[in-house]
Amino acid sequence: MNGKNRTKYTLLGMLAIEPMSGYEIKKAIERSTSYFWSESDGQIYPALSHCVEKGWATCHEEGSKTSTRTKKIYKITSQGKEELRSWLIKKVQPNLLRNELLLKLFFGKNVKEQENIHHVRVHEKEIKEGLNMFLSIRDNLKSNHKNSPDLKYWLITLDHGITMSKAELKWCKDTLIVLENAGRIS
Amino acid sequence: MNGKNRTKYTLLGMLAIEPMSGYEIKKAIERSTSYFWSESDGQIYPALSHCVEKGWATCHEEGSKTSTRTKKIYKITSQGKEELRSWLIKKVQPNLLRNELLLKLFFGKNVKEQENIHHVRVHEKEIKEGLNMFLSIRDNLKSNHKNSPDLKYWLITLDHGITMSKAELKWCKDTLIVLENAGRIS
DNA sequence: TGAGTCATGTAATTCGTTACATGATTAA
DNA sequence: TTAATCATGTAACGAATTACATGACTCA
Repeated sequence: MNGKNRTKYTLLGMLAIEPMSGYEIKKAIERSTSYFWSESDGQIYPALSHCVEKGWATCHEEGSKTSTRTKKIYKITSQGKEELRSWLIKKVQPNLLRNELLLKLFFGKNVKEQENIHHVRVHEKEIKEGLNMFLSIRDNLKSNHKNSPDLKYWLITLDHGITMSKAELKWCKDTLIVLENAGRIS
Repeated sequence: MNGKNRTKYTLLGMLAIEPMSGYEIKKAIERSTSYFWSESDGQIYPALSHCVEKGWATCHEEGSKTSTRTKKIYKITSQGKEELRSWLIKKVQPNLLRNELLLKLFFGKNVKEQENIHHVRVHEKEIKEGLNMFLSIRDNLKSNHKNSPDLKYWLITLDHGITMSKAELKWCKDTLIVLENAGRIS
């Protein structure tokens, strides 16, 4: 509770878009923020209960039309919105960066150059795929959420992914040149 | 022990540069990899003991010239090098990305635009400072480790930081334009 | 009929951070 | 003499992942 556990804010932020069930939040996170933020499965349901206890959200059970199967729809309250807002304006906490690719390359002298090159190539491929995905999501967003007050902010975060992916590809290209030419020059 | 805890590999990698004490490794991590990888204080000493138990490193106590104060110098063994190598050639595990700035901006419609702009400006300033630091480290490295077999790899990871920082600055600039012009256009 | 997904939750374990604890050395 | 840094370690807590557990619904 010391400003670290941000699961609840993620949930409140999602519920500020529209009322949702835990499962729907999970899916929404996967679709939208997973590029820069994810929550693990085991955290969402307990955190939702916690939000209800605190009065930040209400929950009403919705019986599916056809069966006994229920679905709990959570809705943010005004206190919940206030709680979310108070977090949003707080100083941004630095992210813990852990980039395993860079760590392995940092120790690159211990293996054959081919291994390092391989890692970079795989990475390059993954980033390219990611970039294509971002670009198609971008088109999608612009047509499907034309009038949403969220659109502007979603595009900003998406553009972050696009800008960073392009830079990452540039770095891959430069790095491959360095690694592949090793031994030839000098 | 399921491929996740990478502290030991970080330590072995550092010891593959040269024999060091726990404290020196800590300092070395701060100086060199902290941009993309850090280890928390409480992990280093137990992990070092673990490496000795496994036969990946040896440890000899070095009494300081003047006093009773001891310093434990760890040295990587050939088994340790093998262990390191076997990890280095393994598939790179995807990083968990957690970018709190983007998460807050994603939920940006819930606060006054001024708050979002502020977060981006602070971020921009931090990145600028980081970039300057990278550039000066780069000069430093090139002159102080001219003949080190590690130099090439260290420059690669440093250039990652430089490329990404520049891209980050570009995104900040673009984002500020979007946020600052809101309401004026359309 | 079997795979995939919808749907909610708990438990165990591992991981990571922070704080604590101690004490010597060095430089201002 | 006091603050900073060198130096090694432990304990407690908090966070995160993974696996477990259950079961209905849907479509091929």
